[in-house]
Amino acid sequence: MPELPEVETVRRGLTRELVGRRFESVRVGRERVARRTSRDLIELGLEHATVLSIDRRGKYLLLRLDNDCTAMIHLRMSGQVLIQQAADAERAHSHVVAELDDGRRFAFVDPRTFGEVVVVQNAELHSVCPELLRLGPDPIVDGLDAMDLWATFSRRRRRLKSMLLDQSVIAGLGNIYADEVCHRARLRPDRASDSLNARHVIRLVDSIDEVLVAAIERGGSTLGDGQYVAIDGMSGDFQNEHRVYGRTKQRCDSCRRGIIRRIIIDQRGTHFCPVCQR
DNA sequence: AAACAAACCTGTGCGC
DNA sequence: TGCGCACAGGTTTGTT
Repeated sequence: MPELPEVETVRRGLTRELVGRRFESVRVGRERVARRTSRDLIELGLEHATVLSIDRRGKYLLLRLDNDCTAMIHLRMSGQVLIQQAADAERAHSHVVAELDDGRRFAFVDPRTFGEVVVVQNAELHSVCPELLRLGPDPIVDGLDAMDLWATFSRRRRRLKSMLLDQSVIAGLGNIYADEVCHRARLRPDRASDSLNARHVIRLVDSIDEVLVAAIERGGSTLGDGQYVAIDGMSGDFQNEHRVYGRTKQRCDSCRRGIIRRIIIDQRGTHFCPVCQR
């Protein structure tokens, strides 16, 4: 579910509400969310730790703690991080719950339990989470270099969308934003990556920046199932700006001629306008 | 090397 | 109203 704009919205919310706060009485419910390490390591690592700052790389959240540990959180498809009032009812599927020193509650909620929480000593972060080392540049944190990206696209021959979804090429794009980016850049998602010229890739990088910045400004996309919400339970707004995602068979609002098509790329539903994307 | 398939789970929406 | 199936924002692993 959550892609870069949603995770960034969560990061900003947590930075506002959690930095300087201390975790108390941490409880890990379902062990599956602690599968990378253990229930004990999460509880021991978080308990009495104060949050110093919160970073994000792609879809990974990194909570820096004052006990030389980092908490890595990945929401995968259905994860949520919520800051609740003590009096609020505990949500179903709350797998990591902590009381905070101001009386509020931190909750990691995840019905499908694809998401996970890892708490490790800083020195062990990359051995326990080696995928962090394989992440490509984050468009917001690092910025993208169009010529580097062009080189990557030219070295190989994969479909454009497949490249955009590859977290080692660009960190943070997912199914919604990959489609929206291709549409803005007027490029078909099933185009061979090595068929793009430098101008195309510059257009693509501009589109990535525009879409992500706009989506972050709007607090991300909350789809009909309402699964993604910010830490205060608020929905995002960017779903109202989607030009292709979830608009199969509707007329393209950009060219007003094409009918949005849905195809499958890398087992993911892929939406594009056959008229304005080439 | 790239494409494809399945796996990990639960919830929801749709057609019948 | 109820049932069964398809599908969902992600990532990893294994097979063609």
